[in-house]
Amino acid sequence: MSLTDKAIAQIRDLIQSGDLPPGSKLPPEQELAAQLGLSRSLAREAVKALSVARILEVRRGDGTYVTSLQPGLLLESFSGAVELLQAHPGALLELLEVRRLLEPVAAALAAVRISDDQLAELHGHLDAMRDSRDDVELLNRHDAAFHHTIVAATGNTTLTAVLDAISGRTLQARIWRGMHDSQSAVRTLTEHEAILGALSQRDAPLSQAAALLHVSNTEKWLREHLRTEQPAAG
Amino acid sequence: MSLTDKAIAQIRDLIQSGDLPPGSKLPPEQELAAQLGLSRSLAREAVKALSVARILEVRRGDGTYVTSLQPGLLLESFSGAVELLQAHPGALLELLEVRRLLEPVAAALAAVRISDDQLAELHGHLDAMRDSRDDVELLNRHDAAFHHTIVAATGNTTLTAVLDAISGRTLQARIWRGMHDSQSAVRTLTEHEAILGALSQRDAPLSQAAALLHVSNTEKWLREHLRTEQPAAG
DNA sequence: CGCCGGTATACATCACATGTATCCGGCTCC
DNA sequence: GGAGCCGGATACATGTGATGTATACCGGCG
Repeated sequence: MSLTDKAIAQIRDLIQSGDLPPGSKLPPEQELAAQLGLSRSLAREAVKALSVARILEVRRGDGTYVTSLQPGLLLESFSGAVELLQAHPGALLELLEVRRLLEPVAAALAAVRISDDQLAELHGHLDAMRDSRDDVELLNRHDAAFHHTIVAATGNTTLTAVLDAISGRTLQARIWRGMHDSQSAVRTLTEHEAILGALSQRDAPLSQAAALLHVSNTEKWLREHLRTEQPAAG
Repeated sequence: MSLTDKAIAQIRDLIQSGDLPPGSKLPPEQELAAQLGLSRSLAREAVKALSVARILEVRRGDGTYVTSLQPGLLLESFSGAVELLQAHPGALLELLEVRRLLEPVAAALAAVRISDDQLAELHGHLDAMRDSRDDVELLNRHDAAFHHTIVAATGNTTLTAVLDAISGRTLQARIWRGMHDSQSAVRTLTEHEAILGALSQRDAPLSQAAALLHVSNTEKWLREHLRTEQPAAG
């Protein structure tokens, strides 16, 4: 174990123990290095590693601070890991399976917690998707926003961050590009309408079923598509 | 955006594009720094950040390599993030809610995929828990192994890594310590028996229900316990 | 087959130069 | 006389270069 790794562990422990609460300022590089008992370069490496993980935030010319440590922030690194996971063959289908398990139950929970404002927001995204059948990029964005809003309606920021990450912007973009030509896009729209209808009635089981149907169809589409365009699945 | 951040992004892109496949060796520090167009110190910071995220692996005196990029490896950093999340008030209950949503459906999936060997392994852990009612540490370990084996029976390594992370070693240890005195430990055992019984029959809905009951009870216990020992919840 | 040294590599430190944000005093304008 | 603006001083992170140390791999020698 290198000195830098020890330094990282020390700083992490200070945060976890409460000695460095969220938002607090770390000593200057020189002092920090002295306290950790190593050179400035190594202290810099430790700080860099922690700031990439969104645990520390460096403000040039000012100082280094502990971030808010909120789930959405810390799980950004998780999102980055998922992006790289897609390079690993098979991980893509695993990822989609996790989503197939999690998103329906999240929708069910959202059904009993969603507010009228959030329902209106979902309506807005759905309308926008109908209007923008020609613009794949815009379509993709509203689709992602639609699903994000549903999960966010659970009020669970950790759950939201996890699902956002495994939904994967890159992956979704690929799917939408592939589906654009076919009639799948139309079916997807009706699936969204079914989900929104169930949520509007605050019907948890129905919401869960509609979400499961949607994700399963997406998964099925991708599974078939991966077989045909094998070479592009890098 | 600092030069180091750019360097990190560049290396990540090289990996994601397939130019640096898993297991491949990076050029020596000097060459790497030259290729990225910066000093060796900054290249070292970039490599350090990526190796902390388990994307690169440094072998001293040998060289720097891309890891296998397997889900279990990359999601170790996710696990680390979860540990720090527990410092954030409220995140603990959010985390448990995610587990309450995910673990039952994972159990249902495991019910249709679990092998006889894995069922035998579960029996082993359950027996071990019965025998070690006095040793909290051992009890905790077999409990964790029990849940891990169930999720692993789904064959989905990504799902396994995610659930392992949110189950949280630290958190579970706290719960077991708190429950040891009370009669809750006995009830927990019977809940485990119910889950294993359902899995043995390959009954997916029953397994899901049993798992939900177990996690919900754990969540309920923690929720009540957090209220009583407010000061210690740091 | 085993030891032994050379070479390549990462590890760690130090000194120095640069860019940038914050703070504070003095000045100007109202 | 007071409020607002400007500029220098200061503190800090950013980035570079040189240097020595520790470790792993490999080939030659006994």
